[in-house]
Amino acid sequence: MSKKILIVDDEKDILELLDYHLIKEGYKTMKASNGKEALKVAKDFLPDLVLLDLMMPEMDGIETCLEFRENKILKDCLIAILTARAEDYSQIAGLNAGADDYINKPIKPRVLLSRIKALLRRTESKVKNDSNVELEIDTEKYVAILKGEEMLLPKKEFELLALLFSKPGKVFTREVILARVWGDDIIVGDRTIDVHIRKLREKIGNQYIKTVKGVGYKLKL
Amino acid sequence: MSKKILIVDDEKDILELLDYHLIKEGYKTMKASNGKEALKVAKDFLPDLVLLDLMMPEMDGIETCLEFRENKILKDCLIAILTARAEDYSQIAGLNAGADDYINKPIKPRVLLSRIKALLRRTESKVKNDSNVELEIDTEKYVAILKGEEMLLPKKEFELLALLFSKPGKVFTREVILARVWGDDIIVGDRTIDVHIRKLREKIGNQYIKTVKGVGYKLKL
DNA sequence: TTTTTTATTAATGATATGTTAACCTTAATG
DNA sequence: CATTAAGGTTAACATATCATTAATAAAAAA
Repeated sequence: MSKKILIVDDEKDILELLDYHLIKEGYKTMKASNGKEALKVAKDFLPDLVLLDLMMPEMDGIETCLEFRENKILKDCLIAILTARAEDYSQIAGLNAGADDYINKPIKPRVLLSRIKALLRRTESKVKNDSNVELEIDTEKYVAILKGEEMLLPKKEFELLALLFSKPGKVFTREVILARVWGDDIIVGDRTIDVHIRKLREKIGNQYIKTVKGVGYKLKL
Repeated sequence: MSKKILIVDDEKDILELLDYHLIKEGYKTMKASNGKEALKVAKDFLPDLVLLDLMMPEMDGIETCLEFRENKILKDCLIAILTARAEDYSQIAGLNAGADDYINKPIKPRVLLSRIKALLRRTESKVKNDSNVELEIDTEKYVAILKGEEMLLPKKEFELLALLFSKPGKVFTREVILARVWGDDIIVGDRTIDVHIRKLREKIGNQYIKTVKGVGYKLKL
């Protein structure tokens, strides 16, 4: 599944240039020209990585970074600051604000792409094929594989399972589940998630999805 | 729990300098002066991060990096290449070899430490149950880990334990506990906290949560 | 001893979640 | 164009677990 990158810069030229290279490399992209916009777009787009310029009107990069980190849904997404500011203190400030990388402009596209690949590599689900794992998912084929048996799941059920699967053991709150599976704007009833959980449990067995009452759900492999 | 960093460089001076700064920052360190040695040391030391020079005798940085990535035990540890080689192709080669970061020398210690912190931040939730720490908590998973055994706790109990755990040894007054776990506005009876403490003790054993009569509770690890 | 604070237990109550079935959509099919 | 089927959502109700209280015991302090 191709990764999503949000590009944030107030210069149109740079936005377009980055966009061009990233799309060529197979990434899905969105653009924003300031911090405020970035946050708004990110809540829908849910990027895997944000390329963030520092000097912007409205809301600067550092502040934007901090706001991402404070947002329940966005706090885990990767942030790479991409800026012309080469000063040490600026780099320290950026990294301390929670950025995952600090990259100086100008930079050759190929080098930038390498860095991006390296960043994204780290978040790839590491729990792949641990042999004794009974449950796996295949995001390409949209199937869950339970004890070697492929199982075709409806969209929502699959996405819900895929989300839980993206970090086994981690508790996902209803809020986060709603945002990531249904989208930030869509409003659904209280029991919708439960019903999908119920159907998943029916199909894959009760032992995998654990309820953490008052908090959310998590996957136990 | 302090993170482990393996420093690999063929120049003794650099090795010592890095070591000094890292130890001052609270990291556990080991040193190696070439790739072969690095691999050997790493298999025992199991570092969280390797600072890797590129130009070394015996086995160069790229090759070392590749070998780390092929090793079953070491493949997930972070690798930051730290080198005087500033050429683009070298950076690309390094990152493609599986490095997580590529940092140019010379670099100010404070900047380097920031980058290291940013790198390690991502792996923080990883629970390593070595040594003498019998009790840990994982806020992401909402579990207490007692002697390696994960234990799923109800919300209030977990939050209470997490609070005590946030500063082991410190006494938390009932007032503070109420404010932080229940919230400022909610009013509950006198015995509510006791009961939760009781349940926690039942689950994790009596030796951890100490009562300081007239004052509050504290965690003794 | 008396008083105050905490421990313990069981019972109660609250509420988040589980469950089922019905009801919409939407897209495929005849 | 009507019909069907599947997925998705909702509503109503059941259940279970957790949180809280109340009553009593124990322990520490005064």
